[in-house]
Amino acid sequence: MARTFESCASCAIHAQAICALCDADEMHVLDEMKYFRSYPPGQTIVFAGDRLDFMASVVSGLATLSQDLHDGRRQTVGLLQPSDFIGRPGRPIARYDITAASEVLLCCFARRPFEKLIASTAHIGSRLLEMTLDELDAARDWMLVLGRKSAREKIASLLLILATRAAQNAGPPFSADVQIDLPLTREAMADHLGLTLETVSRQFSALRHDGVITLAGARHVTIADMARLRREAGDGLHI
Amino acid sequence: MARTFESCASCAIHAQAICALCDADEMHVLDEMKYFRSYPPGQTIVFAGDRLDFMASVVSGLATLSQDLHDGRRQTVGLLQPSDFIGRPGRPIARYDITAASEVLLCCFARRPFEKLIASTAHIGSRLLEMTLDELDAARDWMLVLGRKSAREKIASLLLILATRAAQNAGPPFSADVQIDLPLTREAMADHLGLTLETVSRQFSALRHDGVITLAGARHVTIADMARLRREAGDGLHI
DNA sequence: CGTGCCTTTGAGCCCACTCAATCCCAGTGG
DNA sequence: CCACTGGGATTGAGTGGGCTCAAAGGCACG
Repeated sequence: MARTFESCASCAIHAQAICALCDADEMHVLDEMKYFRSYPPGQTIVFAGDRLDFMASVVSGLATLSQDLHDGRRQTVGLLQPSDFIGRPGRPIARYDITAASEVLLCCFARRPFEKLIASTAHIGSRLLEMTLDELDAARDWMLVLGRKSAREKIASLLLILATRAAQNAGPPFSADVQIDLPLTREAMADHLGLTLETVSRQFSALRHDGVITLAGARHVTIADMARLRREAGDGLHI
Repeated sequence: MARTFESCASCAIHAQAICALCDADEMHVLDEMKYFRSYPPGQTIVFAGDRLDFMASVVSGLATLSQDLHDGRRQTVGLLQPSDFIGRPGRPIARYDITAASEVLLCCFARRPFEKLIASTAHIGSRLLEMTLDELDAARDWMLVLGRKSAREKIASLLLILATRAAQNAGPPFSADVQIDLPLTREAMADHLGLTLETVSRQFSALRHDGVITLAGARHVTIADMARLRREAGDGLHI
């Protein structure tokens, strides 16, 4: 990836990332201390309970945050998308597994110096608080999905979130139909939705049969009518 | 409540609250600006979408944070217990309903001046970040309960959390059996667990029948064997 | 042309839901 | 003192959505 040598000046995620509020001087400091890492799909970035000696922003790709019961049941508790932040000041031990779902590129900072920076740079500390509050809202919104929605509504909710991000990245044209390349296997989606992979597969088939989505292969989804998808998802998603 | 005139010096929640890191001068400022409010059980403190012109710490009682679908399905996304904080800097509009489950006493601060204080007082800002990170972990832990646990495990998980807090408040003696006075109706528990009230009631009966708990009336629970309860809850609760 | 992973589809079962009746208990008023 | 009321809790009977177990299909890779 040529991006490894990219400088902060041309960074695609800057506007939403931890450094969004930083001024030129602060950006310069970050530019100097950052380094990149990439992970292939399926690779674990950290295991829950392990030490995490860096903090990072997701630059590209998708990673999952997940938790396991001893008998193997697994729940994904968050999706890490570009600009999302990994790591917490004062807490070097990871609470959840972090796994690359697709090829993931991280913009990393060594823990110690970055913790000092958080303490000394108000722009970083307050952006971190802001991002954490957003994550908390997202987690709480997802609790409604997990606790109260049917399998069909769950699938539609996930598609709606992914489609919304895809449409934003595709730019304002907001063209007719939205296309998504699913970065998740049926099993990974099931783990995020609190379902089994068979149920996920069946609901995809049902949504296709009912004309809500079109499938090209298992992973490429086209949504002709976003309003319809929104209705299928039920309300409660603050997007 | 005589507590209305209490000063910060004798506050029971100080050590865990938003003001935990403050020095004497900072405490003096807070002492001057705080005021108390109380709410009877069942009363709504804020409705989602409404303006919330104060921020507050829960001093005593239990409040719920919840979200509704248009058809009436409801999910409680958080329990507010003593020392928990209400309100977010820069976000005067409430995202969730906040409802008093039992008699609730709040220690309030007017929004504007408190926002300034957060920005200017590092001790408050960093404590808020710390508390928000804890809430995020709690929310994510609860996602595992909602998405992957059986009804019986869900009930045991809730009891475990309430019992742990009760045991802490009861002090170190850590005596034989732990007693809880449930501040929630069967329906409120169902809304927190993603179940129906009938299922909650049935699982209480089953746990009593199997000797895991003893019931005195519907709301008073005794737990003889915490280890047993912990096993019933399954793992995944970082308590 | 295997091999392995992911996905789809089928058949049957079970846990939690729905609908409904009853119980309990505190409060209120005759 | 009792009757009545109403909210909460319990229990029963029956249903169904999502799970389990199982088989087969698609597709990329060596």
